Amino acid sequence: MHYWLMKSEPDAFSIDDLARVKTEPWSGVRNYQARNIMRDGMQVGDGVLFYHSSCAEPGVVGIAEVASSAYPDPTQFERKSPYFDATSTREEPRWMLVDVAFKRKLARTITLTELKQQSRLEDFALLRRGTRLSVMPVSKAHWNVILALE
DNA sequence: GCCAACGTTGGC
DNA sequence: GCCAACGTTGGC
Repeated sequence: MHYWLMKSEPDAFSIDDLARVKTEPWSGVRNYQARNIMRDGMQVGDGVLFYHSSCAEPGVVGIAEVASSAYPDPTQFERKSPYFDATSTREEPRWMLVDVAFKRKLARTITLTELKQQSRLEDFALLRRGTRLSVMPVSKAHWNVILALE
């Protein structure tokens, strides 16, 4: 069992959206490191911190879980999609995704500001300068520290 | 293989 | 909207 954090802009797809649809294919990731994490790291049942970014109150807003192993992101083949990638083929798909399933919404948002105040989260990737990955690993210790704030 | 230019992310 | 940081692209 491993733990992860996945960012989403709430204007595009929020924790409430995930609660409504229950399971969502995490399409649109076009960063090799993030792809590798989904493809090689994630396993069904892993825990996911759902994080709202680029919004009024950035922070962890809910818990989800990995609901599939990695498979090709269909949007890379859709000509009209903003995620279309003409250099990818069905024989050798470049971009992968996993399904993410809703578990629960937190009682309140654990804000980025709060996370920064935790000395025990000093080496958490989210808080390190220049880390812009939309998908990143979370250690069990960090997972526990973060959720204890709720 | 270098590196400048450009695009994207994401907090503020 | 600004800007720092980083990734990608493409000319050479």
